Amino acid sequence: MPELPEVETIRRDLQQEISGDTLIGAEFFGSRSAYSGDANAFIRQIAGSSIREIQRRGKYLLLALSNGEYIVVHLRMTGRLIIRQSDEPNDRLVRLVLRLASGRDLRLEDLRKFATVELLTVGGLAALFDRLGPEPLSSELTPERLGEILSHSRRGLKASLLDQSLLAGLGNIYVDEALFHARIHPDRPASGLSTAELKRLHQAIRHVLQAGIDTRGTTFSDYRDGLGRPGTHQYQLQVYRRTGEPCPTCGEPIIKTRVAGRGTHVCPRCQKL
DNA sequence: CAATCAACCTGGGTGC
DNA sequence: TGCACCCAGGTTGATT
Repeated sequence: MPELPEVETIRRDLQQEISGDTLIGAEFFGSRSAYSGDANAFIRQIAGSSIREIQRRGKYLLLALSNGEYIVVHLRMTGRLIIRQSDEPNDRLVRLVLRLASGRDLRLEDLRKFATVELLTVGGLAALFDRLGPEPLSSELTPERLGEILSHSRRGLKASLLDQSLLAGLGNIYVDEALFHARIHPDRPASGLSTAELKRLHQAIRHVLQAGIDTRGTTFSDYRDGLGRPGTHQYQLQVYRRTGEPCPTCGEPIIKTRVAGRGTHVCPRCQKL
């Protein structure tokens, strides 16, 4: 579900609402814990700490705690992180509740139970970050850097762009959108792009991610922001889930294929192989 | 290496 | 209405 724009939207909501708040307790629910370690140890570790700041790296959300540790959440496909009043009854999808001193909860809800929670020290965080490529919206990512990254990959372009160790934050929706904007076919070899194509791709990636953030993310079914509200970017998508509809540029029907094992949307006229 | 696929889960949609 | 099957925003690990 959530890709960089959705995670960033949640981050901003949480930063606004609960930074400075204090964690007074936690409770796990349901089968298959979101936390792989000892749940009681987790709860003991975090209780009493305040939330200094909410950060994001790629698709990971980080709650930086006053005790120096980090609660690291990955929402995977259907995870949500939503602030609710403590007296609100729990949704059946709730897997973890973090209780706040302000009388609110931060609840992890997740239909498919893929979402993960970790508790890391700065060292653990550094190790996690090391496994991720650069942030697409940072000044680190230039067309040259993008070309450098892709030049070492012998895979297809879409598969490479989805690889979080090469670039952190893109998922299936925004990759399809970026490739459409850049007018490049997802099956092109990652290493074969011209300078002009790299420039277009760089600009397209940043454009679609920023547009996703500006419209508070894409909601098809599960995604919600930090306050439980759907995003609106689904109304602005050009090709994703628009199979058979006319290409906004040339009118040719959008086709759906399978690339890198994922459903992939392409304008066959604008995006040549 | 890279491509493919199954697995982790649940629910929605489709076709018979 | 029921059932079988495919699909879904992600990632990882096994297999070919």
